[in-house]
Amino acid sequence: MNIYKELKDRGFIYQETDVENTEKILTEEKVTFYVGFDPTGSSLHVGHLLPIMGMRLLQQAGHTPIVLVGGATALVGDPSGKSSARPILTKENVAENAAALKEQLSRFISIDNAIFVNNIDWFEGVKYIDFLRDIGSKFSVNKMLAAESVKQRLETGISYLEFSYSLLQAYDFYILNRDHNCRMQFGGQDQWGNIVAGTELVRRMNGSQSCAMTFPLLLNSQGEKFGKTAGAAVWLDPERTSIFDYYQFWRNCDDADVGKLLCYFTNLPLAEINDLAALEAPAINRAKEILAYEATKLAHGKAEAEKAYLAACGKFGFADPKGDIITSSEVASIKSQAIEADLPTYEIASGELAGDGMWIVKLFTDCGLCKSNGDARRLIKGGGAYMNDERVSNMDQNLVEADFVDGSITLKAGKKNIRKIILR
RNA sequence: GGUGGGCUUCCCGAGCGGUCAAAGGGGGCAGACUGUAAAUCUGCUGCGGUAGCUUCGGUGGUUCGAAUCCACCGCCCACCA
Repeated sequence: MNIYKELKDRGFIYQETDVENTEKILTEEKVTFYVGFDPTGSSLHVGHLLPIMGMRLLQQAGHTPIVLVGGATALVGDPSGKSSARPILTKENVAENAAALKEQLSRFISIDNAIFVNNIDWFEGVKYIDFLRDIGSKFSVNKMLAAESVKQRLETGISYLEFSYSLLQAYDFYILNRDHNCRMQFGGQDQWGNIVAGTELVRRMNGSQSCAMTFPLLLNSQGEKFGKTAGAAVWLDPERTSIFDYYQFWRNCDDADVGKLLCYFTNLPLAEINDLAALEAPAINRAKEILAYEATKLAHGKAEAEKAYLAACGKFGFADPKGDIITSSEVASIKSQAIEADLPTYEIASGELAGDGMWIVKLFTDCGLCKSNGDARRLIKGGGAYMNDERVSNMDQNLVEADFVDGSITLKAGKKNIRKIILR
């Protein structure tokens, strides 16, 4: 397999620093490469997934990934992106987040064949004057000002702190090149300026050639940033985004995006993806099922993916019950038999029903289906609230124990947001 | 440091001292239609078991009454130094 071609055909390559040699290096040698992650949260979300899938492909092709956790750079904040300042993280925070990151990454890449580093380890000992002399002297402000990410911020303003960010990221690459013979860097397309600064610094400091590539910024066909639903991120942590909802996120993608998403987020061969993406009318839904199943399997494992698939199909129907559509996905071997399982649940104690019972509006809020009582009330008024698949019309109603047939109730906000309320 | 401009609800942005929980747009949510899609149309979009309550960078003040006026502070932008 030609890994370079694979990456290219699947759409992973946005820009590359060394168009002539990258393919040669990737196909003829085994290299060590790195991708940086900001440890700003305790969980990754699907917005992080594209570089992870890229790493995965590279690792499977025999290259060695370095996962760099930006414990130091997170304290500075990359200017490319948001204008608001990032919250300052404590060292403990970063350590926790880094551990969580590693855990989640382990589902996508083999951590035994990967190197984990935290740039706080080398930045901590750096002396400012030394840094200025050794590293700062290698940078031309003229050039930095010309960088696209800086240019944009020049209009609205950029602090020196943020302006320096590319030096820090470049320094990372230099260290990794020196200590781990890391020769490639990958990152999001917004990282281009920082990444180029890195390859240049490596050349000047270590006298060695390095190269880099950026991944495209994922937008859905609407031109919106990918990875959010209901304005909130879709997390890999099942505590934050239930596996069912994770599955549903993929399942509900836009028709126009299925092919692209299959390329990025599944291992299915390209030829098959092209066929799936070309499916017409309702059959395209099978492609979405396959996407959702495969993506969920990667993030949460086969058993959970199967459960989510069957639970979702149980609710909404199977797109291809007879199995007419050919796929190499394991989903094909799952019997089209709906199971009532793995809906996101919420438990309440029977004590909460004491007295007058529990106000239905409050229950909608408590279980997370609505943001506030007002939100829940509006939902009911608008006819979007369901209890056991019947529209809730009376927002004053109180639920008592007798309402819990078999100890549970199913609430829905709209057709798709389900929560099973279990009485205990 | 000086001068000028700005800081409004998730975002952009309008806001005469009362009729402002605050126009309009975007986004989001829900309903109808569908294919658990898109497009379209409709409703909703601060909190509150609806009496009220808390918002317009912050703090004080003027006033019966302030997002709107004044003072100070903070932050951002532009030009000058």
